Amino acid sequence: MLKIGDFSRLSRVTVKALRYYDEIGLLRPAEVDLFTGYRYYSVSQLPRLNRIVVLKNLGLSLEEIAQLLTDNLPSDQIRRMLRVKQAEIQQRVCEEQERLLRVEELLIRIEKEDMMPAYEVVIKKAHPQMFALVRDVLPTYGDIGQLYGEIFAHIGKHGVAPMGPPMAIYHDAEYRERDVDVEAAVPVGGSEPDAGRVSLRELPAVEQLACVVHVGAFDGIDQAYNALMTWIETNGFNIIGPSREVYLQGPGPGTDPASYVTEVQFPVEKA
Amino acid sequence: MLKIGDFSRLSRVTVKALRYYDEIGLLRPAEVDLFTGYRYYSVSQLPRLNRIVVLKNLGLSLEEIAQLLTDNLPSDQIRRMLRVKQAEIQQRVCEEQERLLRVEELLIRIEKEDMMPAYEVVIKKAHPQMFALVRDVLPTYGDIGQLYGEIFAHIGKHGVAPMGPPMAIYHDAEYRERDVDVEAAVPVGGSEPDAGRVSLRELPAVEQLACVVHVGAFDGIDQAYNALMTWIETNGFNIIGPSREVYLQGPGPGTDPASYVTEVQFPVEKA
DNA sequence: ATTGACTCTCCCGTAGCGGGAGGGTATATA
DNA sequence: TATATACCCTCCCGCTACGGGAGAGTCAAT
Repeated sequence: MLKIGDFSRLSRVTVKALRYYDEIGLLRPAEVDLFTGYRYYSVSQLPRLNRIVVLKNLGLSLEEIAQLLTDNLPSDQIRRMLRVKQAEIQQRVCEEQERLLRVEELLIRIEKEDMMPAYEVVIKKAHPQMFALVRDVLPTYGDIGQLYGEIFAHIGKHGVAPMGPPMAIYHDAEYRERDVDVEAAVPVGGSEPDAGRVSLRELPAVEQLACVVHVGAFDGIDQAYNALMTWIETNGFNIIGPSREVYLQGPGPGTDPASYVTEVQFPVEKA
Repeated sequence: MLKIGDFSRLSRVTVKALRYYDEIGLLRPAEVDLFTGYRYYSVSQLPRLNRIVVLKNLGLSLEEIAQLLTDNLPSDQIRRMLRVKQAEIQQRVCEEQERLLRVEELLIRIEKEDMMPAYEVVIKKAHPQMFALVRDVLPTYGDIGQLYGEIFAHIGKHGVAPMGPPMAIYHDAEYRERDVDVEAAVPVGGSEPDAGRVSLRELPAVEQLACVVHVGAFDGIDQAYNALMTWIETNGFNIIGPSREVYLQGPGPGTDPASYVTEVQFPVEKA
């Protein structure tokens, strides 16, 4: 019979761990002194402990190990558990490699800009949502305000409040300075009728929206577009729909253009 | 100003996480109502939160993220941190792939034997240790007991107790039935003189010892050798010294051969 | 005024121990 | 036989990054 320290030296497992294995029932000492509480182990418990150590190094949790070490566990069940574990590890390897690529990409961006990149790209999902919309071809970007004027007048007439920040959808495939095909959209509850140029439609869900948030006046927003499109390209995505801008903090009474907050979104899919 | 729920929906970060980030000082709300404790966030805090999310997905801890997001952190320090992280991830990828190989190997062994393997191989390190030794070529394995008799008689005469279980070193390069070149060894403190056939030597440290534990009589120990040598081969190690047997529970008064516990060891190195 | 949807703070739990406090024990030596 | 010291015991807290839930307070609309 060995005291816990001896067994620890013999097995290269810490005393703390041995006590913990005792506590969770994974490896009970061969004998415990009822009065002193001293744990006494037998050398014949070494094989079990070695198995525990080996399985732990394979990445199994102590609970899984306890299951695996159940007496007379049929070998096909053991195989099943190990194959599940194998898949898990494979999964983790893939994730870590993915991460590695992203870290490398970030490092390259930092090298180029010599600072933390100003824009972080986030992939989101858009749920289906009712919108009040007006689409038109406008001479300049600045004229979009009029469209929102129409929409707010319309839904205000019906005593309905918007359910979120206004959005714009840019239907031009390329960037243009003039004659912009744009659709102004305001999320609503869904009970108002169409009227005039204001239509009511549910925009479908979008599985993957690549988004960046731009803080500041609109004349700096091309940097956000640049960053977003560069990211989409270097990360192997394709743009599959018109871009959107969500005016989280837009023009209004007493708001300074420097405090505008706009989210730029592109529907994408993995190439 | 957004309430925490709104900010949560906007950012796709759970309320719990936002509160936690507040608690650890990673992302403080723009405003907190002193009386109600309500947190109010500004949309302009989105970029910071997005950065947090992105860096978290890269595998950084929240503490590391907090450091990275310190204002005006010089870009070379950022680069350094990221490179360290890169190395960590690389390390983890290697470990996981290693694990994957070992799981596969274990699965193969289970397929072959249709059960959990009886022997687990553990790599240990041996520290330098004084031994009392007798080496001889014996007609059969059974005769080794005499050598221990000599050793115990010698050290007993000097009133010294062994410091651990007895060991045998097998100097034959191959297995042989007769005329075995074996060295019996008993660990001692180091203050006894040589005498007759009993020599006193410090055995040097061994960096890597591949070990299996065999429970039962000695006539089943060849299975332990088989398992160990197979493992050494399939795991890309080479044997670089004579094998040892440590008699953790050996012959003695009132011990049944079925309860013998022997550890078989081979000094190895990675091929 | 009420309702319902939010929000707050606390507390517990997670996996696998490590560190340490406070107190009892085995064992060899003087 | 007394003591020194090396061990051993049982709590309890800490770690990460929150999730779950209790119990109580708040906001906004009807």
